[in-house]
Amino acid sequence: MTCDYLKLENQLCFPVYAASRLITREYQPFLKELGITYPQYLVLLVLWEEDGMLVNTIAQKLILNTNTITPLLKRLEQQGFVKRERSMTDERKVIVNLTTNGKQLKEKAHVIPEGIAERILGTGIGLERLMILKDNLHSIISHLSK
Amino acid sequence: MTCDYLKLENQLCFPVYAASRLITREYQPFLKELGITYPQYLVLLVLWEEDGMLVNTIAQKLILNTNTITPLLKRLEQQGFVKRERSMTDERKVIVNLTTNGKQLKEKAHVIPEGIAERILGTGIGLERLMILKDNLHSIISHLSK
DNA sequence: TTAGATAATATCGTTCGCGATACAAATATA
DNA sequence: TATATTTGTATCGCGAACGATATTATCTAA
Repeated sequence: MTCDYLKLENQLCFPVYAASRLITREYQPFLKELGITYPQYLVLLVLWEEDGMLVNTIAQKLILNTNTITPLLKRLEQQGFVKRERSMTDERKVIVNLTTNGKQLKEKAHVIPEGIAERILGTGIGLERLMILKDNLHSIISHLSK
Repeated sequence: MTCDYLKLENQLCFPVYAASRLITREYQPFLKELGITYPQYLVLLVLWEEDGMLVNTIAQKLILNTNTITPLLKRLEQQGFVKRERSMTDERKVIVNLTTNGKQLKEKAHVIPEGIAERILGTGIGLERLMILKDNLHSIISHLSK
C-alpha cells in the first residue's frame, strides 16, 4: 500500500490549523457584541480567573510571547478593560489589572461558552469524543511547549 | 458539582488554538530550509497534488478567502515557485501553475512529514490516538465549514 | 562597587487572516 | 441588446503571531 505523505489529507497539521480558524470564527458574533477579538478574549479569560497578573505570566498561560501580548494589552487598555502599571518593587515587571469595565464584561461573557458548546456539539461529535479530543490536544501541547 | 465554563482550562477553543501554533512551530526549521512559510507550504501541498488550479479552488481546499490567498500567491510568484496567469476562456479566472523550481521543491519537502511525524509521535500520543484525533477534527471541520 | 550577565518588557518588520469593499468579466433577465 | 446580477479576483485596513533586536532594571560575581 502506497501512501503519499505530501498530501494535505494525510497531514495532521492542516486539520488542527483549519479547526482552529473555524472554531475561532464561531466566536466572532459573540465577541463582536463585546467589542473584543478572540486573543483579547483569551487574555480576559486568564485575568477573570486571577487578576493582577504579570505580562509574562499571561504570555506563559497562553503560550504566546510578550511581543504579541504587549500590543494586545495596549489595545485592551485603550478600550478601557485593563490597566497596566509597573511594579513598585521591581520596575521591570508590569502588572495587569482589570478595570471595573473589564470585570463587568465577565458577566456578559457567560453566554459565550454555552453558545459555542451548543454549536460544537451540533456537529454531532458528542461530548465524550470532545473530551478525548481535548485531552489529546493537551498532551500534544504539554509536550511541544517545553 | 460546580464548573466554571469561563476558565481557560475548560474551553475547547484554546487547546486547538495553542496546538495549531505549536505544531506550526515544529515546521519552522524545515520550512526555513526551503525558504517558505507554513501557509505557503500548504498552498504548495495542494499544487503538488494537482497543478494548474484556480485561486478559488486553492482557497476552498485550505478554507481560506482569496484576500488571504492572493497576496500569498504573489509572494510565491516573486520567489519563483509558481506563476499566475489569467484563463484565456474566462478572464476572471487566474490559473496557478508550479514553476520548475516549485516542482523541484517537492523533492526537498519529502523529509518534512517524516520529521514532523517523529516529533509528534515523540509526545507519546501514539499513532492510533493521532488518527482518532485527526478524524474528530475532520468531522468538526466539515460541519463548521458549511 | 562595578562590570557583566540575566530578566522583563517593548519595538520593529514581515506575513497571515479576515471583514468590508471594489472591480472587471461573464451570465442572466427583461 | 441594454441592464442587472453573479462570479472570480483583488485591494484596503486592522489585529494578531513571531523572529530579531533593543531597552531598562535587577542580580551576580570579581
